Amino acid sequence: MSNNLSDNVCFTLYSATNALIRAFRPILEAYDLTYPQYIVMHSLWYKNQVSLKALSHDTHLDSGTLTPIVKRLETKGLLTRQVSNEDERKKVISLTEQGMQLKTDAEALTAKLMARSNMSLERIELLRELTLELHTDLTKTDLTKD
Amino acid sequence: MSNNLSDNVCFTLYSATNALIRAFRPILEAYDLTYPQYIVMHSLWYKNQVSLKALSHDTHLDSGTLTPIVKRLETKGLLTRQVSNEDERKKVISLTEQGMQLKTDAEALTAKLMARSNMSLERIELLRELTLELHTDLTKTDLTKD
DNA sequence: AGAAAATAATTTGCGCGCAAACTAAATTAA
DNA sequence: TTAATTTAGTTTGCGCGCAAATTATTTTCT
Repeated sequence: MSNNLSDNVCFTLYSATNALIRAFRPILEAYDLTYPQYIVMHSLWYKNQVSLKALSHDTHLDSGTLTPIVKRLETKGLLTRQVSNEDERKKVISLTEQGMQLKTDAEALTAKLMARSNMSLERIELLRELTLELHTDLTKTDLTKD
Repeated sequence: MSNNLSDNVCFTLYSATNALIRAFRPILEAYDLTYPQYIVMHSLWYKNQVSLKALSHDTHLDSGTLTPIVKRLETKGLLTRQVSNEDERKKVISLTEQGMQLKTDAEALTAKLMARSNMSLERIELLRELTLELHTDLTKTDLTKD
Protein backbone atom coordinates (compact mmCIF):
# COMPACT_ATOMS: atom_id res chain seq x y z
CA MET A 1 0.00 0.00 0.00
CA SER A 2 2.14 2.88 -1.26
CA ASN A 3 0.98 6.45 -0.80
CA ASN A 4 3.97 8.43 -1.94
CA LEU A 5 4.60 8.19 -5.69
CA SER A 6 8.29 7.46 -5.17
CA ASP A 7 7.36 4.31 -3.25
CA ASN A 8 6.03 3.03 -6.55
CA VAL A 9 8.40 1.20 -8.88
CA CYS A 10 6.34 2.07 -11.96
CA PHE A 11 6.60 5.75 -11.20
CA THR A 12 10.35 5.70 -10.48
CA LEU A 13 10.98 3.69 -13.64
CA TYR A 14 8.86 6.07 -15.69
CA SER A 15 10.52 9.17 -14.23
CA ALA A 16 14.04 7.80 -14.62
CA THR A 17 13.42 7.00 -18.30
CA ASN A 18 12.04 10.47 -18.99
CA ALA A 19 15.04 12.01 -17.22
CA LEU A 20 17.45 9.84 -19.19
CA ILE A 21 15.96 10.79 -22.56
CA ARG A 22 15.98 14.42 -21.44
CA ALA A 23 19.69 14.11 -20.58
CA PHE A 24 20.37 12.49 -23.95
CA ARG A 25 18.61 15.18 -25.96
CA PRO A 26 21.30 17.90 -26.00
CA ILE A 27 24.00 15.29 -26.64
CA LEU A 28 22.17 13.69 -29.56
CA GLU A 29 21.29 17.12 -30.95
CA ALA A 30 24.88 17.36 -32.21
CA TYR A 31 24.10 14.39 -34.47
CA ASP A 32 20.61 15.65 -35.34
CA LEU A 33 19.06 12.52 -33.82
CA THR A 34 16.29 11.84 -31.32
CA TYR A 35 16.70 8.96 -28.87
CA PRO A 36 14.40 6.55 -30.77
CA GLN A 37 16.23 7.45 -33.99
CA TYR A 38 19.51 6.70 -32.21
CA ILE A 39 18.16 3.30 -31.18
CA VAL A 40 17.33 2.51 -34.80
CA MET A 41 20.78 3.60 -35.99
CA HIS A 42 22.40 1.54 -33.22
CA SER A 43 20.42 -1.50 -34.27
CA LEU A 44 21.48 -1.05 -37.91
CA TRP A 45 25.15 -0.59 -36.99
CA TYR A 46 24.90 -4.00 -35.34
CA LYS A 47 22.75 -5.66 -38.05
CA ASN A 48 22.37 -3.93 -41.43
CA GLN A 49 20.01 -4.60 -44.37
CA VAL A 50 16.97 -5.80 -42.48
CA SER A 51 13.23 -5.61 -43.06
CA LEU A 52 11.03 -3.29 -41.03
CA LYS A 53 9.62 -6.36 -39.30
CA ALA A 54 13.10 -7.48 -38.23
CA LEU A 55 13.99 -3.94 -37.14
CA SER A 56 10.79 -3.85 -35.11
CA HIS A 57 11.80 -7.07 -33.38
CA ASP A 58 15.32 -5.80 -32.64
CA THR A 59 14.35 -2.35 -31.36
CA HIS A 60 11.15 -3.40 -29.55
CA LEU A 61 9.39 -0.64 -31.44
CA ASP A 62 6.00 -1.01 -33.12
CA SER A 63 5.87 -0.95 -36.94
CA GLY A 64 3.50 2.03 -36.78
CA THR A 65 6.12 3.84 -34.68
CA LEU A 66 9.00 2.68 -36.82
CA THR A 67 7.73 3.65 -40.28
CA PRO A 68 7.86 7.44 -39.69
CA ILE A 69 11.17 7.21 -37.78
CA VAL A 70 12.81 5.29 -40.62
CA LYS A 71 11.37 7.75 -43.15
CA ARG A 72 12.94 10.66 -41.25
CA LEU A 73 16.31 8.89 -41.17
CA GLU A 74 15.95 8.33 -44.92
CA THR A 75 15.28 12.07 -45.40
CA LYS A 76 18.46 12.82 -43.45
CA GLY A 77 20.36 10.59 -45.87
CA LEU A 78 21.38 8.04 -43.22
CA LEU A 79 19.62 5.03 -44.76
CA THR A 80 17.65 3.79 -47.79
CA ARG A 81 14.43 1.77 -48.10
CA GLN A 82 14.09 -0.55 -51.08
CA VAL A 83 11.40 -3.06 -51.91
CA SER A 84 12.72 -6.59 -51.49
CA ASN A 85 13.24 -8.74 -54.59
CA GLU A 86 12.11 -12.05 -53.10
CA ASP A 87 9.07 -10.63 -51.30
CA GLU A 88 7.58 -7.39 -52.58
CA ARG A 89 5.73 -6.76 -49.30
CA LYS A 90 9.05 -6.35 -47.53
CA LYS A 91 11.37 -3.37 -47.56
CA VAL A 92 15.10 -3.70 -47.12
CA ILE A 93 16.53 -0.99 -44.89
CA SER A 94 20.21 -0.28 -45.56
CA LEU A 95 22.65 2.23 -44.09
CA THR A 96 24.17 4.75 -46.46
CA GLU A 97 27.88 5.61 -46.37
CA GLN A 98 26.94 8.63 -44.28
CA GLY A 99 24.90 6.48 -41.92
CA MET A 100 27.82 4.11 -41.39
CA GLN A 101 30.23 6.95 -40.78
CA LEU A 102 28.15 8.14 -37.82
CA LYS A 103 28.93 4.88 -36.04
CA THR A 104 32.49 5.75 -35.09
CA ASP A 105 31.47 8.98 -33.37
CA ALA A 106 28.11 8.07 -31.94
CA GLU A 107 28.20 4.42 -30.98
CA ALA A 108 29.78 4.89 -27.57
CA LEU A 109 27.61 7.84 -26.51
CA THR A 110 25.68 5.83 -23.93
CA ALA A 111 28.82 4.63 -22.21
CA LYS A 112 30.15 8.18 -22.11
CA LEU A 113 26.89 9.53 -20.69
CA MET A 114 26.60 6.88 -17.99
CA ALA A 115 30.28 7.15 -17.07
CA ARG A 116 29.68 10.78 -16.16
CA SER A 117 26.83 9.86 -13.79
CA ASN A 118 27.42 9.32 -10.11
CA MET A 119 26.19 5.73 -10.14
CA SER A 120 28.75 2.97 -9.86
CA LEU A 121 29.31 0.63 -12.79
CA GLU A 122 28.07 -2.24 -10.65
CA ARG A 123 24.77 -0.54 -9.90
CA ILE A 124 24.32 0.48 -13.55
CA GLU A 125 24.89 -3.12 -14.61
CA LEU A 126 22.42 -4.28 -11.98
CA LEU A 127 19.88 -1.80 -13.31
CA ARG A 128 20.44 -3.13 -16.83
CA GLU A 129 19.82 -6.70 -15.69
CA LEU A 130 16.68 -5.82 -13.73
CA THR A 131 15.10 -3.78 -16.53
CA LEU A 132 15.92 -6.51 -19.03
CA GLU A 133 14.29 -9.05 -16.70
CA LEU A 134 11.20 -6.87 -16.29
CA HIS A 135 10.86 -6.38 -20.04
CA THR A 136 11.15 -10.11 -20.68
CA ASP A 137 8.66 -10.76 -17.92
CA LEU A 138 6.14 -8.23 -19.21
CA THR A 139 6.28 -9.46 -22.79
CA LYS A 140 5.93 -13.11 -21.79
CA THR A 141 3.25 -12.79 -19.14
CA ASP A 142 -0.18 -11.31 -19.76
CA LEU A 143 -0.64 -9.34 -16.55
CA THR A 144 -4.11 -8.13 -17.45
CA LYS A 145 -5.72 -11.50 -16.76
CA ASP A 146 -7.73 -12.48 -13.62
CA MET B 1 31.77 -0.79 -26.07
CA SER B 2 28.33 -2.35 -26.39
CA ASN B 3 27.18 -3.64 -29.75
CA ASN B 4 23.97 -5.41 -28.95
CA LEU B 5 21.20 -3.02 -27.89
CA SER B 6 20.34 -5.13 -24.85
CA ASP B 7 23.86 -4.57 -23.52
CA ASN B 8 22.86 -0.95 -23.16
CA VAL B 9 21.21 0.16 -19.92
CA CYS B 10 19.47 3.11 -21.61
CA PHE B 11 17.81 0.80 -24.10
CA THR B 12 16.69 -1.79 -21.54
CA LEU B 13 15.33 0.98 -19.29
CA TYR B 14 13.50 2.56 -22.21
CA SER B 15 12.04 -0.76 -23.40
CA ALA B 16 10.98 -1.85 -19.92
CA THR B 17 9.13 1.43 -19.35
CA ASN B 18 7.30 1.17 -22.68
CA ALA B 19 6.36 -2.42 -21.86
CA LEU B 20 5.13 -1.44 -18.42
CA ILE B 21 2.90 1.34 -19.72
CA ARG B 22 1.63 -1.04 -22.39
CA ALA B 23 0.77 -3.59 -19.68
CA PHE B 24 -0.97 -0.90 -17.66
CA ARG B 25 -3.14 0.35 -20.53
CA PRO B 26 -5.85 -2.34 -20.55
CA ILE B 27 -6.03 -2.26 -16.75
CA LEU B 28 -6.38 1.52 -16.55
CA GLU B 29 -8.89 1.49 -19.41
CA ALA B 30 -11.49 0.25 -16.92
CA TYR B 31 -11.05 3.57 -15.09
CA ASP B 32 -10.85 5.60 -18.33
CA LEU B 33 -7.34 6.77 -17.40
CA THR B 34 -3.98 6.85 -19.16
CA TYR B 35 -0.83 6.17 -17.15
CA PRO B 36 0.21 9.84 -16.84
CA GLN B 37 -3.37 10.68 -15.80
CA TYR B 38 -3.14 7.93 -13.19
CA ILE B 39 0.09 9.45 -11.87
CA VAL B 40 -1.64 12.81 -11.46
CA MET B 41 -4.60 11.24 -9.65
CA HIS B 42 -2.23 9.28 -7.43
CA SER B 43 -0.40 12.45 -6.55
CA LEU B 44 -3.65 14.22 -5.68
CA TRP B 45 -4.89 11.33 -3.54
CA TYR B 46 -1.72 11.80 -1.53
CA LYS B 47 -1.72 15.62 -1.53
CA ASN B 48 -4.90 17.44 -2.61
CA GLN B 49 -5.54 21.12 -3.43
CA VAL B 50 -2.20 22.02 -4.95
CA SER B 51 -1.07 24.45 -7.65
CA LEU B 52 0.01 23.22 -11.08
CA LYS B 53 3.56 24.15 -10.12
CA ALA B 54 3.42 21.95 -7.01
CA LEU B 55 1.82 19.12 -8.98
CA SER B 56 4.59 19.46 -11.55
CA HIS B 57 7.17 19.08 -8.78
CA ASP B 58 5.42 16.05 -7.29
CA THR B 59 4.82 14.17 -10.54
CA HIS B 60 8.10 15.14 -12.27
CA LEU B 61 5.99 16.25 -15.22
CA ASP B 62 6.52 19.48 -17.14
CA SER B 63 3.87 22.21 -16.81
CA GLY B 64 3.36 22.13 -20.57
CA THR B 65 2.64 18.41 -20.27
CA LEU B 66 0.52 18.79 -17.17
CA THR B 67 -1.89 21.52 -18.32
CA PRO B 68 -3.65 19.39 -20.97
CA ILE B 69 -3.63 16.29 -18.73
CA VAL B 70 -5.28 18.20 -15.89
CA LYS B 71 -7.79 19.71 -18.31
CA ARG B 72 -8.78 16.23 -19.49
CA LEU B 73 -9.23 15.05 -15.89
CA GLU B 74 -11.39 18.13 -15.30
CA THR B 75 -13.52 17.21 -18.34
CA LYS B 76 -13.99 13.73 -16.87
CA GLY B 77 -15.25 15.33 -13.67
CA LEU B 78 -12.43 14.02 -11.48
CA LEU B 79 -11.03 17.42 -10.42
CA THR B 80 -11.60 21.19 -10.55
CA ARG B 81 -9.25 24.07 -11.37
CA GLN B 82 -9.89 27.39 -9.60
CA VAL B 83 -7.86 30.58 -9.65
CA SER B 84 -6.15 31.07 -6.28
CA ASN B 85 -7.33 33.89 -4.04
CA GLU B 86 -3.91 34.89 -2.71
CA ASP B 87 -2.10 34.72 -6.06
CA GLU B 88 -4.16 35.06 -9.23
CA ARG B 89 -1.43 33.52 -11.36
CA LYS B 90 -1.90 30.23 -9.53
CA LYS B 91 -4.64 27.67 -10.00
CA VAL B 92 -5.79 25.41 -7.19
CA ILE B 93 -6.39 21.86 -8.36
CA SER B 94 -8.87 19.97 -6.18
CA LEU B 95 -10.33 16.48 -6.40
CA THR B 96 -14.08 16.19 -6.83
CA GLU B 97 -16.12 13.67 -4.84
CA GLN B 98 -15.94 11.40 -7.89
CA GLY B 99 -12.18 11.83 -8.08
CA MET B 100 -11.76 10.87 -4.44
CA GLN B 101 -14.01 7.83 -4.82
CA LEU B 102 -11.67 6.40 -7.47
CA LYS B 103 -8.95 6.15 -4.83
CA THR B 104 -10.34 3.07 -3.07
CA ASP B 105 -10.48 1.04 -6.26
CA ALA B 106 -7.50 2.32 -8.16
CA GLU B 107 -4.82 3.17 -5.63
CA ALA B 108 -3.39 -0.31 -5.27
CA LEU B 109 -3.35 -1.11 -8.99
CA THR B 110 0.43 -0.96 -9.26
CA ALA B 111 0.93 -3.40 -6.41
CA LYS B 112 -1.57 -5.78 -8.00
CA LEU B 113 0.09 -5.54 -11.40
CA MET B 114 3.59 -6.12 -10.06
CA ALA B 115 2.45 -8.93 -7.80
CA ARG B 116 1.32 -10.83 -10.90
CA SER B 117 4.76 -10.51 -12.54
CA ASN B 118 7.38 -13.20 -12.16
CA MET B 119 9.93 -10.92 -10.50
CA SER B 120 10.53 -11.34 -6.79
CA LEU B 121 9.52 -8.57 -4.40
CA GLU B 122 13.19 -8.12 -3.51
CA ARG B 123 14.22 -7.53 -7.11
CA ILE B 124 11.29 -5.17 -7.70
CA GLU B 125 12.31 -3.19 -4.62
CA LEU B 126 15.91 -3.14 -5.86
CA LEU B 127 14.71 -1.86 -9.23
CA ARG B 128 12.75 0.88 -7.47
CA GLU B 129 15.82 1.99 -5.53
CA LEU B 130 18.08 1.98 -8.59
CA THR B 131 15.68 3.96 -10.80
CA LEU B 132 15.10 6.44 -7.98
CA GLU B 133 18.87 6.82 -7.64
CA LEU B 134 19.29 7.31 -11.39
CA HIS B 135 16.55 9.93 -11.52
CA THR B 136 18.06 11.84 -8.59
CA ASP B 137 21.45 11.57 -10.21
CA LEU B 138 20.25 12.79 -13.62
CA THR B 139 18.37 15.77 -12.22
CA LYS B 140 21.26 16.85 -10.01
CA THR B 141 24.14 16.35 -12.41
CA ASP B 142 24.39 18.07 -15.79
CA LEU B 143 25.73 15.21 -17.89
CA THR B 144 25.96 17.29 -21.05
CA LYS B 145 29.03 19.18 -19.86
CA ASP B 146 32.67 18.52 -20.91
C1' DA C 1 5.14 54.88 -7.68
C1' DG C 2 6.82 53.20 -12.08
C1' DA C 3 9.99 50.25 -14.63
C1' DA C 4 12.26 45.83 -14.87
C1' DA C 5 12.61 41.15 -13.65
C1' DA C 6 10.64 36.96 -12.04
C1' DT C 7 6.93 33.62 -11.71
C1' DA C 8 2.58 30.70 -12.98
C1' DA C 9 0.19 28.80 -16.37
C1' DT C 10 -1.09 28.26 -21.30
C1' DT C 11 -0.19 27.60 -26.15
C1' DT C 12 2.35 25.95 -30.23
C1' DG C 13 4.98 22.72 -32.77
C1' DC C 14 7.22 18.37 -33.35
C1' DG C 15 8.29 13.52 -32.59
C1' DC C 16 7.11 9.63 -30.59
C1' DG C 17 4.14 5.07 -29.01
C1' DC C 18 0.54 2.52 -30.10
C1' DA C 19 -4.22 0.76 -31.25
C1' DA C 20 -7.03 0.29 -35.15
C1' DA C 21 -8.07 0.58 -39.88
C1' DC C 22 -6.26 -0.01 -44.37
C1' DT C 23 -3.55 -1.57 -48.71
C1' DA C 24 -1.01 -4.78 -51.17
C1' DA C 25 1.39 -8.99 -51.72
C1' DA C 26 2.13 -13.88 -50.54
C1' DT C 27 0.49 -18.21 -48.71
C1' DT C 28 -2.91 -21.61 -47.75
C1' DA C 29 -7.16 -23.98 -48.49
C1' DA C 30 -10.91 -25.66 -50.96
C1' DT D 1 -6.94 -22.29 -59.78
C1' DT D 2 -9.25 -19.09 -57.43
C1' DA D 3 -11.09 -17.84 -53.01
C1' DA D 4 -9.89 -17.12 -48.11
C1' DT D 5 -6.42 -16.14 -44.91
C1' DT D 6 -2.14 -14.42 -43.41
C1' DT D 7 1.64 -11.23 -43.50
C1' DA D 8 4.38 -6.63 -44.29
C1' DG D 9 4.11 -2.17 -44.15
C1' DT D 10 1.50 2.42 -44.08
C1' DT D 11 -1.86 5.63 -42.37
C1' DT D 12 -4.90 7.83 -38.97
C1' DG D 13 -6.05 9.52 -34.56
C1' DC D 14 -5.04 10.54 -29.86
C1' DG D 15 -2.28 11.52 -25.79
C1' DC D 16 1.82 12.47 -24.14
C1' DG D 17 6.82 15.00 -23.20
C1' DC D 18 9.07 18.90 -23.76
C1' DA D 19 11.39 23.14 -25.72
C1' DA D 20 10.18 27.70 -26.85
C1' DA D 21 7.11 31.49 -27.20
C1' DT D 22 3.26 33.92 -25.04
C1' DT D 23 0.08 36.01 -21.53
C1' DA D 24 -1.00 37.54 -17.11
C1' DT D 25 0.22 38.51 -12.47
C1' DT D 26 3.43 39.46 -8.76
C1' DT D 27 7.78 40.85 -6.90
C1' DT D 28 11.94 43.48 -6.94
C1' DC D 29 14.63 47.41 -8.00
C1' DT D 30 15.45 52.26 -8.30
